Amino acid sequence: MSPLPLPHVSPLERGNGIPLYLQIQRRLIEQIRSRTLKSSDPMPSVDEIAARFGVSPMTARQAVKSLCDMGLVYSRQGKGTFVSRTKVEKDFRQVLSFTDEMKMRGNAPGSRVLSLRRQTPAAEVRKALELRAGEKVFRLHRVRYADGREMGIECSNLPARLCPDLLSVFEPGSSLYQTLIERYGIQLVTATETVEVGRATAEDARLLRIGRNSPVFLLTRTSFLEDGKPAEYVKSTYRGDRYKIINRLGRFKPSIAAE
Amino acid sequence: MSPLPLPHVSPLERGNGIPLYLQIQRRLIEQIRSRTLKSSDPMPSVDEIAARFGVSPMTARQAVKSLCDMGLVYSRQGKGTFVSRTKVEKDFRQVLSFTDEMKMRGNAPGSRVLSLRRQTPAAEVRKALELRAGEKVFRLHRVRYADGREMGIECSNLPARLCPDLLSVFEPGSSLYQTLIERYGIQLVTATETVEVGRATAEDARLLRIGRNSPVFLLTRTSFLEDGKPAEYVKSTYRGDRYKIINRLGRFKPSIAAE
DNA sequence: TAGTGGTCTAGACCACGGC
DNA sequence: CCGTGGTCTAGACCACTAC
Repeated sequence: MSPLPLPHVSPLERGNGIPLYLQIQRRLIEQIRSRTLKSSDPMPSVDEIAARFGVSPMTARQAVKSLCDMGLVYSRQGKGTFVSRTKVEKDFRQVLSFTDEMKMRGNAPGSRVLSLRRQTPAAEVRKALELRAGEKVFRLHRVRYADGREMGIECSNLPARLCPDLLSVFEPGSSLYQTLIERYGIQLVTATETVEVGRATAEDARLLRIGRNSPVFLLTRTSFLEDGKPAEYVKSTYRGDRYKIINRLGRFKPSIAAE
Repeated sequence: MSPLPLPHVSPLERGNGIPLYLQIQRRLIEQIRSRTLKSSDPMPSVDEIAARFGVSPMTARQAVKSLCDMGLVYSRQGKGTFVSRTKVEKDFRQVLSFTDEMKMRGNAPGSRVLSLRRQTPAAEVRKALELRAGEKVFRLHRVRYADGREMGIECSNLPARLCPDLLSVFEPGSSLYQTLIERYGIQLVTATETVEVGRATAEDARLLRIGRNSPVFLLTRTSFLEDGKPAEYVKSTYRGDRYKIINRLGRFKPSIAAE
């Protein structure tokens, strides 16, 4: 029965298009970022949030739930919700272009286009992209740079049907993913990537300025649209001495695990 | 105004402990699995689900939302919800022990313990596990096998405080993660893993029966508990010719991406 | 205009944990 | 016991899409 100390919060903006639960979410994130709420601190309870912001409990819950899904906090029935001691680092690994990945790491991305062609796909590509017989692909072959230094070789394949005039639209040196989303509304939301190690071929060695047989990363990636259909198939070779992969694992949903 | 054809569904069980939205979720998953609902098919609308199962719209929505989070379906405002063309493959990469990972891939896991000791951690380990000065760790050094063939070398470090009597409890050859969860209730829910390539040292080569300087995977993993505190630090070396990493990327929440 | 998903309300009951 | 999170109700309004 405290005499309503209700921390004076500026009221939410209603009807401005931003859902209330997102506004609350942002405020709570801000409190965690600024360490007003520190690691292991209890979050305000759902009811308290509801009262403080003047929303229904369900709405307050939605905000807390969203933070939970992000891994910023965790809830214990009967006890409360607490701030996870999360690194400031980024969350999960997303489907990023080389361009975006380098930017995130703080390096200046670059690329040199070796070739960009519309052509009949190899069997491996046709299978991965589930193309009909006779269907064409665009094949973009590039050397990738970070801060001006050779990082790897990428060979991307895209169904021609998805981006019919890519040849005239794509500007060499720009981000492929950027072009896809801006010009065609194509968003790659999911990908499967296999990582292997190998030795540089003579051509790899020449393009990447490394010794023949140097250890390299061999990446094969298939990217998918929201409906699960494949839209990109990439084979890459990266310098083993300059490239590093950082994976974030875990946080599984027990929901489906039962079966 | 159809004359209520309401597909006769067996009613949900109320008050049996299983939440209604999970029961609905399971039924819908079953329809997708059995291909009663095929890829790209529209899901029944939220209102229809609510009516059919006799629950409130919010509850029906919760079921659909959970399928959305899993990536089994996707929603488009104004259009509807549709079944994703998901591979039958597993979902996200979890924090798995070598043992579980090999089982999932269909191989028989094995291990040979080189050493298991309680000791003072090296600086690198102490830092990763955020140990106080003088705090001890258990260090478990193993060669890992799949179907009897050498796959890699693993060196796990655990804060001694978390599993005080590990030396007497752990059975060589069994799964470390299994032991942690069964004996101590320690569940590793998150991990950060860096993947590099390197060349086998003389010792690596001897233990893994490969040539010196053969290309190998170098993995460094820190695993975390639900509250975000580190609980395991592993350095591994895997044979480049036998090991392969499969990552599943993507499905990002646009919520936080704004900032 | 009708149907869809997205958000929101103002309550309710339950399960669980700590006191 | 009370406070917590987890679930649930029976509606509502809005934004968007398709017709």
